[in-house]
Amino acid sequence: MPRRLPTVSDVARAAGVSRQTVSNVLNSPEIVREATRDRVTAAVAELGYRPHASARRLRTRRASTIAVRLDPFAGGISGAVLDRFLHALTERAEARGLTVMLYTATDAGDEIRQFQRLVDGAVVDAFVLASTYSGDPRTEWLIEHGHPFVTFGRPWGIPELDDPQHFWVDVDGRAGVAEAVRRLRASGARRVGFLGWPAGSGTGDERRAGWAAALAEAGVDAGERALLTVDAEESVAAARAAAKRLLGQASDLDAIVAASDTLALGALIATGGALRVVGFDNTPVAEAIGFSSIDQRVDEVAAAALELLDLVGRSEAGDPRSHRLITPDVIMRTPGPALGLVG
Amino acid sequence: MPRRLPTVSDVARAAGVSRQTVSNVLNSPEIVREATRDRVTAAVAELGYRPHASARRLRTRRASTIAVRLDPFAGGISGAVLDRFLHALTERAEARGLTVMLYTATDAGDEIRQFQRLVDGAVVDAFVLASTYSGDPRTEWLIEHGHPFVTFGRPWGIPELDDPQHFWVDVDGRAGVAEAVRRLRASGARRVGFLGWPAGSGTGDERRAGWAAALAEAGVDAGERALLTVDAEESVAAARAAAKRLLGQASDLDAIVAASDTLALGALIATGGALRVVGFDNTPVAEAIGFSSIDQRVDEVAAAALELLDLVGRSEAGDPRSHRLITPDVIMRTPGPALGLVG
DNA sequence: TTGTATGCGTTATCAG
DNA sequence: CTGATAACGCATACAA
Repeated sequence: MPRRLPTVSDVARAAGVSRQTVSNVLNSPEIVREATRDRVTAAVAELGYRPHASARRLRTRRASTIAVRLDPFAGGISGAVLDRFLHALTERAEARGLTVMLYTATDAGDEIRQFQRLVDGAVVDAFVLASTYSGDPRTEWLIEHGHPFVTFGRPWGIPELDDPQHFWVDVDGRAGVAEAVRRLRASGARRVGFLGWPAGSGTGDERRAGWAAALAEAGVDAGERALLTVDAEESVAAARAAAKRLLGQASDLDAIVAASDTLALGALIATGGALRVVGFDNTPVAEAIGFSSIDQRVDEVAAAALELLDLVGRSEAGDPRSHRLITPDVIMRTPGPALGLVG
Repeated sequence: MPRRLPTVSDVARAAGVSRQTVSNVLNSPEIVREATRDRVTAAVAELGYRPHASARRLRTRRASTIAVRLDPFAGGISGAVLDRFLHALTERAEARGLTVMLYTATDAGDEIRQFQRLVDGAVVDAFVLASTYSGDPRTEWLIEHGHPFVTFGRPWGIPELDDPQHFWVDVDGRAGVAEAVRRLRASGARRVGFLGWPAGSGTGDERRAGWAAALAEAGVDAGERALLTVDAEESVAAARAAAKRLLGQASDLDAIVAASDTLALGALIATGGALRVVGFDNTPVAEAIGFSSIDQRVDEVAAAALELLDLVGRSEAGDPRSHRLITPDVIMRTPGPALGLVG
């Protein structure tokens, strides 16, 4: 039976104070005398009082809700990343008294219509976008209309990157891959190849750059590096074929770092498990099969996103606080000899 | 600049009617004369008016929001199912003017505390639970307190299964697996094994029962069947080992149906791709590697869940409408010969 | 420090 | 069919 819920008035009556005092105890406890405060908190506990979210929102004009778009396909093997991010975000949002709600959209135009609906209905007061691209109409619209947002992922266009209005948090793929290469070398792998996406995706280019930097550090020159890397689209089959090519042009390979777990799986199959392979995203597949991978640390990303949301609007031009780069974790695994794959 | 949002009063003024008439046009258009209605809708369009969600909620005492718990680990290979379900649910909820919000919980007790918080704060008016078990304290609490909910997954205890207060929708794993076996046999596979979870999980037992039924149909007796099935915990390594055992005790196997894609992957590795393997859940991994799998049709599940939510409270004892069984889809794939795996 | 009065935007009630 | 009035629960400016 949904009994009538207690309100501030009920609490006030029970504690023998005014409504206002109750409100104060709840919102600015420091300004009320301790004895009174205790009486009120006791009454709150006894009655099981909870602030009515809608009433508060109506009054404060804040929804305390952030919206996240759920992708049509959480697809591909790496879809799980967004999932984990969402979980982390929800958890940390709760801790801050925020609610996470979901929406879907078929394309950017549709998504902007959703923004409209959600802000006009005062359902939401901030957005978290899971990815952006140069000239993204969504971020332009949000900035133009003054609605707070954070993106998980850098805006890869030149001008937006330092736009103090564009708050973003991203994972430093370059640093992660470089670290993975170093770890491989430290554990004896002399020649480390890279299986990446075709040039042009900011994320993919960064990851390859990390590999190149680590090799350069170790004295491998550009000419040699060129033989140690190949491209593949994001599919196991394409990765497998590409890895075969790589083995052909660099026969004495010890390990391969890949731009994703999907590519890594392809490489693993192509090499029959003879080489050490490191993927990216640390998906359940990497864990299940037991190959190494680079973890995005979505928990840190979520925390940073919420912190940035706090700063939105308060940022000055060039303020470095408007973005944040998280260093990922390299998870090394040694696949059990039990598991052999050959292609 | 977040301009001041137009309110019903603004619309009323623009249309030259009273606030109430505007409200009527919005909520019960049929009771207002056409000419007036048109004037009002025109004003609404022109001002870009949207009802203020919180105000409406405060007044109507309905949040039009359903809460879904996000699992700590979306984990394992099959975590993607919940993800797809969530997307489908969000999409269909939007179409019904509902919002989906997320919460997290560490255990059942914690989750009940979350229920409390969400309903007391009037943040939510219904819950979708992604799974239940016999004597689940969460469903008991929700029923006892009269809060609407639907579970994705049957309550496997005897008494709850037909409880008209317990609304559930589930996927008919038995039918799906039986169909997969039939399809395999139709395409020439004579002996079809089953790699399942240890007995005791309702879901797993159903899937095995489907396999057994299809074999029985085809004249394979119980004694023979006993040699054609083995158990494994939900891990690739365990599945691989179990599949090896299965190959040992039934050497002339043509195909294996598994209770999950994780198990299927293990079987695929163990058999070196020589046998046809069918998994369950049609996860990205199955798609990436190219083996057959049974799809839960989460879209139908989501639709059914929302329909059931409409009925909650209106159901009589024994009302069959309080639950719904969705028949899954068997997705047959023929792995390219390019992909070989051996264990 | 505490109490009083008022309004956030909406819908329900009821009189015209 | 339309319009005035009140109330949902909370928070704030202001007065005591």
